[in-house]
Amino acid sequence: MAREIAKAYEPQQIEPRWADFWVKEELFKADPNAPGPVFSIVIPPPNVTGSLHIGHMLDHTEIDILTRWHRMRGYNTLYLPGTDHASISTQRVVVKQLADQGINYRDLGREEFLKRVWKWKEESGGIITRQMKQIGESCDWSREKFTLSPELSAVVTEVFVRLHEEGLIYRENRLLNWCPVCLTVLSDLEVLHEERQGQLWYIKYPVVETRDFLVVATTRPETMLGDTAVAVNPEDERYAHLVGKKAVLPLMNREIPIIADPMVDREFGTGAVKITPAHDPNDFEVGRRHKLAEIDVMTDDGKMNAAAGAYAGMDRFEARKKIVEDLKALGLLEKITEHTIAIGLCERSKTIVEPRASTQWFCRMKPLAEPAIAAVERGEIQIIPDNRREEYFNWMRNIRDWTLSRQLWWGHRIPAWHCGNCKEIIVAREAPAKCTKCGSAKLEQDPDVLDTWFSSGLWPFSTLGWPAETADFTTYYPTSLLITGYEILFFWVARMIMLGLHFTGKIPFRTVYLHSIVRTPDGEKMSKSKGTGIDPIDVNRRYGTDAMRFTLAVTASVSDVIWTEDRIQSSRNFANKIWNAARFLFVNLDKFEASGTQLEELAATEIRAKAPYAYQASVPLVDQWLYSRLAITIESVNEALKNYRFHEAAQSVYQFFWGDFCDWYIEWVKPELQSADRERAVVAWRNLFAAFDDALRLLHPFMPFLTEELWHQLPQPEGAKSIALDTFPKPRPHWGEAGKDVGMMEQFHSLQEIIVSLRNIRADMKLDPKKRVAAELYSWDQLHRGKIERNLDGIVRLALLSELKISSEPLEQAGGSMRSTAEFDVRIAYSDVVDVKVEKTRVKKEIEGLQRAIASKEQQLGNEAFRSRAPEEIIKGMEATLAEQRVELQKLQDRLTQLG
RNA sequence: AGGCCCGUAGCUCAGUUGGUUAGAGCGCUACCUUGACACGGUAGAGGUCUGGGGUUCGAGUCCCCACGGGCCUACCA
Repeated sequence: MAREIAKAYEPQQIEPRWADFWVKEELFKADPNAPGPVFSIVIPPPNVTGSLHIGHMLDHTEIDILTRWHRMRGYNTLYLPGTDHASISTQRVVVKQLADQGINYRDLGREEFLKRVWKWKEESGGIITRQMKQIGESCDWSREKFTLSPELSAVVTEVFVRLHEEGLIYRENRLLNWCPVCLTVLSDLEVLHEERQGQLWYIKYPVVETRDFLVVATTRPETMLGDTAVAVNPEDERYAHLVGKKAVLPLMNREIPIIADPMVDREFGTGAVKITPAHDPNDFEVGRRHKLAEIDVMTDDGKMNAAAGAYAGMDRFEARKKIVEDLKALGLLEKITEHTIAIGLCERSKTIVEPRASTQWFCRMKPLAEPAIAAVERGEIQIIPDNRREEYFNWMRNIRDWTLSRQLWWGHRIPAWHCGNCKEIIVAREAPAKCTKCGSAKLEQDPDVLDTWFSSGLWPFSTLGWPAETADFTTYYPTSLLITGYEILFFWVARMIMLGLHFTGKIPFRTVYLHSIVRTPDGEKMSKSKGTGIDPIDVNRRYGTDAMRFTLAVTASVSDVIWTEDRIQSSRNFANKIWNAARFLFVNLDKFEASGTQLEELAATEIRAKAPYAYQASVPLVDQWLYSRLAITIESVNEALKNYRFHEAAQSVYQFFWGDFCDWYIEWVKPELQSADRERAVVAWRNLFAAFDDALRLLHPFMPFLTEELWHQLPQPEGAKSIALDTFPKPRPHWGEAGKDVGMMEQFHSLQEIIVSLRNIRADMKLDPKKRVAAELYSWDQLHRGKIERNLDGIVRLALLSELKISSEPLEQAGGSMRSTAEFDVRIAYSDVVDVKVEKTRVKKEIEGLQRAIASKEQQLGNEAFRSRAPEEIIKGMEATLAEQRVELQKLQDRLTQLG
């Protein structure tokens, strides 16, 4: 048997590259002909999470855990790889880089620009790119697979054309959010809202042919250059006489009408509003109602344009300053007040968005949303956790039309052609040869591309060969589960549901599991652009991939978590602990075999299946206990994974492995393994190996590399390929009779209590930790005494005693130090008597605690209402505990009196 | 402005339908270079579960209010 493992001591080093965990071919390949259900899991396109290292990793971590678990239970899992299409942030970076070199990207031409984008992606060291590089030749996910392939592009076009034919896609001129850095319009979802402290400027507009002024309040003085009216509320008597007259727009000296419109709030500011249709959504509406001119005073990149007169060429915020100064100089600035304003920020560039009028493509959402709402209402699609359902409904019921077009070059171009002659717009699957209306050949494709999320939204079916009824499509659609972060519920999940239902008539997936996200120590979302993310590759290098994954699993509960290195250190320690436990097994097995008996039969599967083994007709108590704990752990891990409670699953494996297996079981069976009684030793080995093997399997989804490595080092049956392809421990009827396990657990637990009590005394007495001492134990229960007798060796060893005298008579109170439970008293007599004061304090404190517990129980049990209404098992349990606690209390009080 | 979530030990977080003295990791204290493991062991200290009401036999858990924090949605100059 290979014992290499005993030499090395670096669990991190056996772990392969981080990227490996999601390209394990064997794991992720699904076979449609395989027996058992197929779980397919849709992976978010990398563009979705590429900027969120941790969110991205949580997706993959959880998917991988479930995949391994499913696989080990005999189910198949299909893993749909992501595709990187057109992200706005990438383009923004390249646009800016070019601008820094004095190049306007539009001068480069589309093709050249896209080359630069790819070049940057390759060089930038983005996580996806780095993974691709690391995977290299070991994976066929070449770059082409990460771009929108011709097949996928065809689907996107098909969907767009169909929606257009159904009248769900239209083109309109509207006021929309424009990002002056990304140089494109943004959908509502791509705009972040933030409250900031701003100011309200009160500006005096002279009324023509009078000496009056009309004072308007504004938060954005620079837009006044585009004013085309001043509006007041029609019912506002203060201004009624001015309606119909004209005002002079200061700085521009343009005469603009004073109009009445109900939009104006009489209470706000002065009750008079400047109307800038080209730069404000409300004003835009007013402008349309009153047929006002729309004067755009800015350029694409947020500077003032020729329409801004003297301010042309200035940055919008510089212009604001200058305008305020100029107004002040003219005496037209009445006052300035503080005012909190809600501003919109571009999600990617974080610049303040500019509302601007432009003609864009839109998709009508109401008709798409209704069936999608119904599907979730009916429970056909389950959203986990529950509260996210409400958010989904909330958003879907108030859904607004989706702005589809983007003024970018990287992405899927809109399949629409503009006739240069008659201005007709033709939406078609292929470029038309001539205009369908006038026959002109002067056709040009729409320069815009589609929102990234449009093609992402088609993911569940576009990747499976739709619209053809392919085998993939019929097998894997709908898919069973989608895992992703909650932050893209609207961006992506909701749209997949809507588009999936609309085009296939079926839901795209049955369950959506939304996980939390990991934040920085300041509580910020980790972000590549802000540089606040952690580098997973670096962290993995330092602590190991398994430690990282275990940490994420333990962390992945409902609420967001702040990243601290504590946790990953603790996971690393755990990995190390297991490594050392394995080392213990191998080193000792070598010793054992060196002394004669060979244990090759440990490799046989049935040896493990039959565990635990009996010695002299009965399974040793410690094994009964350990295997009961194992059974319980198996059950809870399976249950937790079934319910996506990753942290609970990870937590119970941790507890079992460290707290039960290492701390107690290994310690307890140590001498048995080297017992002169060969039968006893063989039984111990079999039980130990079988339990360790099961524990490794339980842990495998959370620490795949370490467990895989150790599993191969364990004696395995001929032809065993991988722990990941072997079986996962199934919940089983606990090996004893029903209900019996609890008794066993309690029995062993009381032995543990004896040991802990004795150690306790030793620590309090400050005994030399290496010195063996004699102790006495009293128990009134003969069965209990018998059990202790049978397990005397273990107790004596673990409590470091020279002997333990078991008595059926109560112990004398004199001398030494004593601990008690209801079941037993235990005492170490020692010449250096305990510090009486310290001992009294301890006993008093314990008495107080007990008294509190007893009082609360007595009160409850004495309450007739409680007795009649509480379930019987609660009452019975409480009574039993109360009886025990009373005995304990009595003992403690005696002890206190004894101490004087 | 509306909606959702959170407030539990010094720190980061668990706590499944309400049920017997509220848990973990890290940190802290004391002791231990014990042949699996100092990335370890043993034993400890540390919480009136943000505050106030209410429902209940019983509340960290359910309801209401307040305070504090976060997130999402929203065209008020």
